[in-house]
Amino acid sequence: MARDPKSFCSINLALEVFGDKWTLLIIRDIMLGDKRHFREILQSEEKISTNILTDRLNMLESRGILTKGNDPSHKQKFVYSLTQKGIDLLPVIAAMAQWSLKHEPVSAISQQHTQPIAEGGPELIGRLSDELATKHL
Amino acid sequence: MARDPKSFCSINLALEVFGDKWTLLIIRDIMLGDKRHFREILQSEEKISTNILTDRLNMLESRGILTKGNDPSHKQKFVYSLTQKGIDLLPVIAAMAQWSLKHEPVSAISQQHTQPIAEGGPELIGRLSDELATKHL
DNA sequence: ACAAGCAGTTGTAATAAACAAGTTGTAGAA
DNA sequence: TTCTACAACTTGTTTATTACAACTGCTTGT
Repeated sequence: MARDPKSFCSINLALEVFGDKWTLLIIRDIMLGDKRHFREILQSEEKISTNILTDRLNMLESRGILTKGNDPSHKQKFVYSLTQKGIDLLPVIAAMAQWSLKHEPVSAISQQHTQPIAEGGPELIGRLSDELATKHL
Repeated sequence: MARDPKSFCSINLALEVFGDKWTLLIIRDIMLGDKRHFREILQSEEKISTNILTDRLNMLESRGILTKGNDPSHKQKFVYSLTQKGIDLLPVIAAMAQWSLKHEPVSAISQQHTQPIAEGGPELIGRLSDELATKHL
């Protein structure tokens, strides 16, 4: 699954993990939308398909960005949790949100969701990270 | 070239612009490597191919992230410059570098290049943005 | 018993990328 | 002035990746 990288540049290594159209949307759903199950992520407005979601969840698990645990309420259900490596993607998400809010036609709903994170500064990011850590780790 | 987005979520809109394996490497080269010509970007260690570079440069120009100007020293040479929209990607690059430096096997050379940007904090980003503005705008 | 919900699989089509070669024009040296 | 290297592409072919839709097999709650 993880082939050898084109280079060991920090930017390239990051892109080899989440440099595609779907991976960070999944992280966003888990991180900001508090979605923890396959079906919940599937229902997001971008309409990711099941095989891509399966593929990316497995990839993210194999790279140590999230973990997959059993849901006691349903034997065929899994709970996806972020690792610290996954939680540490919050600043990346925040920076991307900030850029889009300035330069792209972000919807009012998304603006409400992401503006605080984008403009909250390092302290807010720190607080949210701590919250995520108690929830997920 | 730019199809209608899957959603108007800020994260998704960003991904539709630079959510691929190559685009941000080009931005990195222009921004941090001070590469301004086609051939210079082509020579980076990731060995992007000419058709992809052409495609991405045109896409980035059409989206207002960079501009293409004539090089007075050579009539068939173009100089690629960042716009403000392009310069504003610096925090995204910095966040990605910070994540990789913490979690991925970044080479010593890349570490030297990106650690200052990743850990310099908002003031350094501000200063670098100003530098880029005088160089490119 | 059965419909609804669960994660995941399979097959096929569409898209993107890699690779090799060619194009058109420029610049500088012999 | 012709030769060579270089500039940014462009084209065509092959390969790899991704997307979409339909379908599995298992598990719940009614």
